[in-house]
Amino acid sequence: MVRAIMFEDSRTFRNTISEYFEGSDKVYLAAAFANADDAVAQVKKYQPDVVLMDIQMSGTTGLEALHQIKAASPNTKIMMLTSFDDNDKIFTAICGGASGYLLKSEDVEHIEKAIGDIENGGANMSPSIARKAMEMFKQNMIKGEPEYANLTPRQKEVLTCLVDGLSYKMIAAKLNISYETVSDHIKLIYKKLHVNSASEAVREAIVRRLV
Amino acid sequence: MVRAIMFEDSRTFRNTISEYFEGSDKVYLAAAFANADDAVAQVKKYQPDVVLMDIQMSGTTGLEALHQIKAASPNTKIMMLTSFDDNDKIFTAICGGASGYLLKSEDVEHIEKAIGDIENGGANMSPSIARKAMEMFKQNMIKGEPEYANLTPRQKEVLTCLVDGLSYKMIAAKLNISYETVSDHIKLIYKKLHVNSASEAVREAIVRRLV
DNA sequence: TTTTAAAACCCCCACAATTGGGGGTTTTAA
DNA sequence: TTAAAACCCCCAATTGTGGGGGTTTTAAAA
Repeated sequence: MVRAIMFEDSRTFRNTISEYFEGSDKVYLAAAFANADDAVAQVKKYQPDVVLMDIQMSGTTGLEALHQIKAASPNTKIMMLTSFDDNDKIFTAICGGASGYLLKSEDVEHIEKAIGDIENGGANMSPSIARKAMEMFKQNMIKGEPEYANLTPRQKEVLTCLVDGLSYKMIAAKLNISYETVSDHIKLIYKKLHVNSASEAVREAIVRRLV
Repeated sequence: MVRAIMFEDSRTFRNTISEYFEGSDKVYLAAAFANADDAVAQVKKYQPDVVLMDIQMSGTTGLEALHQIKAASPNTKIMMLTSFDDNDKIFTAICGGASGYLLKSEDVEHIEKAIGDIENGGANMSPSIARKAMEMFKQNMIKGEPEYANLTPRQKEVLTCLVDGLSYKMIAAKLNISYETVSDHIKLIYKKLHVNSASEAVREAIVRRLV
């Protein structure tokens, strides 16, 4: 019998799961909460084998709670639940030590089985999530060419400096050019990236992997 | 009805699968081979939706065949089968484009379901294999730990706005607070993130996954 | 209960930095 | 010849940064 608690802000989903596990001889759902604000305290109190954690919640998000719980009691297994298969969150959850990652649209029977698998040292992912994870895995292993959105070499240099948080003055000093030239480069960078502030340029540089 | 062919050198396993799929209305097993030496030719001949591929075979190995088939017909889905959950081979298979990775010890029903999931765009891994994959994923991905820099909810909101390239004025308007309050929040954010410009805050927010 | 701390809010000031215009030259490559 | 990159300079207006000074609410600690 696996002992579980759940953090999930949808009452409907919470009820569905609770009712199903009432009649389960595999999983005992000790408690269910609508938010994860006291997640660590609840884990201490109920000492579950497995925590079911919704990713998207008001207040403390599931990912934050994941980290808090893992920090406080590293051996507690955590199964993430989500409505969508969002790349970034899967990545973060896996790296944060989640033991599984299920879509809420899964059959309740499957969720029950997945909880059992976690206790047996396995990890369970919904197929569509496993697919995403594999794609990311591949992508990150094979470092793709960082397309330099037709920025000139000098513009790339300057953009890199911006990402490093340097001011115009510091960039000028570093590249041995005048402040005005730095300003010129940045004007052109903004035009090419369709932005009009350093913050946005930095964001584009990072998410489009220009640096 | 999913059309499949199988490469598997264990006669026992081949028979088990063949017989089960005889009575299946989901999977039609068009052919089964004891080795993968002519894998590409067989795939061309039978035009399967899914290939079941044993990893360890005499002659051409499953991993070699995987690469050959993927090169010749990239859209053919391939489900790897193995007796053990070997780290290196899982890694190689995933990077080689396998769509799933199952232990032979799985129930035949589960294998049947997994084949269906592949066709629906999902990927299926046995739990213990998924666990291994996740561990590797973590090990290889750890560049910057997503430290959650104890930002308050409001600070997170403001930081998100910064990442979106909004000015203090625009943030104030969006959150219905005064310019000065925005300024205050940002001052505190800078302190917590140990930065002193919006650009750096945006970079930290993205690379540390605070937003 | 009182104290303390932290979050969230508001205001002012001064200096520095950025943004977005304008005007140029030189070099290099198509 | 033309275009683009890289360089230089000036100016005005806006925006950001880093201090200062506060209040209120809430929740935890003494």
